[in-house]
Amino acid sequence: MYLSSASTEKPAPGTYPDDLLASFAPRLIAWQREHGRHDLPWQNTRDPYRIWLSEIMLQQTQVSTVIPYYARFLERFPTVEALAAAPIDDVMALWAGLGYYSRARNLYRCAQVVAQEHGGRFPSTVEGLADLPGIGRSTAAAIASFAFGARATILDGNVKRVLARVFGVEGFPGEKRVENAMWTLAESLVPGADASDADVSAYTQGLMDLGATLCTRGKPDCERCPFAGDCVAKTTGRQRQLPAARPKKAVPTRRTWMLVLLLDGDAVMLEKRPPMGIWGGLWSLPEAAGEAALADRALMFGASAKAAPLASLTHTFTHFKLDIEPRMIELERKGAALAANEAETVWVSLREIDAYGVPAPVRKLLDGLRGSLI
DNA sequence: AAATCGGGGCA
DNA sequence: TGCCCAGATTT
Repeated sequence: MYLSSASTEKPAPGTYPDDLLASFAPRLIAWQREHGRHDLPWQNTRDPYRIWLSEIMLQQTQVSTVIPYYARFLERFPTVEALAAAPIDDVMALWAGLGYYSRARNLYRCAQVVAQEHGGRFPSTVEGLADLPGIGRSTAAAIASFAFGARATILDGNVKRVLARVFGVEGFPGEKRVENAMWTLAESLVPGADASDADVSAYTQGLMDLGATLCTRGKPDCERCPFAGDCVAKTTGRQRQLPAARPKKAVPTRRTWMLVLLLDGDAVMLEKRPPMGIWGGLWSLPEAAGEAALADRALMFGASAKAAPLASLTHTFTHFKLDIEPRMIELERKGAALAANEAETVWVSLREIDAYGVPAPVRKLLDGLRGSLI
């Protein structure tokens, strides 16, 4: 069974044991049928719309969280045409709570492209699917294999972990060279032309289930794993070393100046941030790239007093550290302060900050300020 | 606090 | 074509 491969490219001969390469798919399929998941709401269908919807939701969220959202979406939008015809506000409302809203917008755009440019039918090839908004190579392969029986491989974070461990793939999978090698390996493992559509589905689902239920990041359950006897990580005790961690990189530090306009010792001015970029759409303190620029902004708000420094704080993002230099000006009387300003601003009592979406470090700063005023 | 994640967008 | 990002959760 499955001795032939769907891919044209293969790992260099001798890189991995031939018997493991050849037996991987049938063993995974057998394991999936016996121990994998079979009753998830998006299984047991070949409707590409349902499969697509589940895959997009699962890109970013755990199964248990997705289930109720998935049910509500299907009830409100039973078909891709229904989704495409809905006002985007309805879509965003149903998505609310799942986070990653740019992906909800891509979901909607994708539905419109499918409805308007593909006659309401999803493309059946990986390439066609991957051209759609929000669908990359891995998600395209998931949809193509589940809905159309395509012999295409997924390669998400779970699969990278499984391959790195079982085959002993060295190097950080986020690195292009390593990722390419994994794609080649993954494609060479896909069941061949003699596999049925059901085999293909079980294989793809098996990759997902193995990574999600046994070959987890923290404490893999190697005793139950069908590949324990061959797994490089297991046989060498390197489960924690594979896959290799992202190389440590010194994160750059950026610095920003924030203006605390304190009115009558109670309210501060917040400014709505632009929808894109850091803290998009949240309410934050007026900001500037330097001391002088901040003073200019204060003048525009009608505050001419000298700004007093507050304790600086740093906030760590994935890609950089942000050093925040707060400067405070205390004002009395409302009215005049808002005059010359066109940005979207609001005065908020320090006691009511929690009612606004405020970035965590700014909230911390304002909480500290409130504490010091009592 | 640190690590993680698939796709989009830009150099 | 490849690198880095935003935004959110998990460990």
